[in-house]
Amino acid sequence: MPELPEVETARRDVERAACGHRISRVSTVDDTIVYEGVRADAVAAALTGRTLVGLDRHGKHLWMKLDRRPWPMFHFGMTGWLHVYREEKDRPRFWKIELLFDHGVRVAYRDPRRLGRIRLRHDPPGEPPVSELGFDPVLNLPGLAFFKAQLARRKAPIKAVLLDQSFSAGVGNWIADEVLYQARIHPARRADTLSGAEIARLRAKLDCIVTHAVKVGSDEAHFPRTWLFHYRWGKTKGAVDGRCRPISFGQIGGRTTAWVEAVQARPR
DNA sequence: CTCAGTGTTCAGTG
DNA sequence: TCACTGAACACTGA
Repeated sequence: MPELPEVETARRDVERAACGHRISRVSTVDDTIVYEGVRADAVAAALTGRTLVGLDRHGKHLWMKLDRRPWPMFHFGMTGWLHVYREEKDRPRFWKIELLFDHGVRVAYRDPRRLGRIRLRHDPPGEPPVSELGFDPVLNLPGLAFFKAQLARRKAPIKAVLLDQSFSAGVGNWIADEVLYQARIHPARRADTLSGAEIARLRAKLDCIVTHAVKVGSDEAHFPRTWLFHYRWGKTKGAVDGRCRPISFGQIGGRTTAWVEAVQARPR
């Protein structure tokens, strides 16, 4: 479930587990889809013997800072993840790369569906794909004036704009729906028709939702019961939110979208 | 067996 | 050229 909070949680977990340690061995699985623009053995060669200095993130992109460049970058797609463990027998199915650190910790990237990517970059924030991203709502949430100016130029449904990584990097399907639900804005509303008050609510809810999700380490059990998140999965017929109001499902911005008519007024 | 899916890209349209 | 839409991608699991 890799949207911004999940990627940030993975970043912190790996940082805590392996920061300051040397990569003594790298194992890889050949995969010409997941490794983009680089072969698996070239990644292994670049990482072997290096020391992990830290990890940075922008949107859903995560990269390791090493004592020598280039650095490895990870995007999780729909099903990618970084696993931390100590025993070789715990290596996950569908793994693509495993780093063995000098203190015995292992970090593996796994991706069953292979929509994720492993890349090598000399300057991750200065080169695509990261250089093409919009703001990261946790790292640098812009002020209200920026939101107003940007949304006034967009004719697409607000849901589609929130999913656009060149606008808000890291926002994915559930966060977009959650923000619109809490801001009481219908997902099909054209972005350029939102009022100043609606945009202010949108920005505030985006801030509060990603901040909270990151704070609790993306642990869904610690998401407030008032969040739509808990009730939206499975498109169950008769699904209702935390106050028993029916949930609608549809396709907006090319993605399954959940909203509550009683809360989010339809576009006129 | 069929289909949906927490993401991104690219071809096609207006 | 730009903004936007929808299909495609690859695979698992319901």
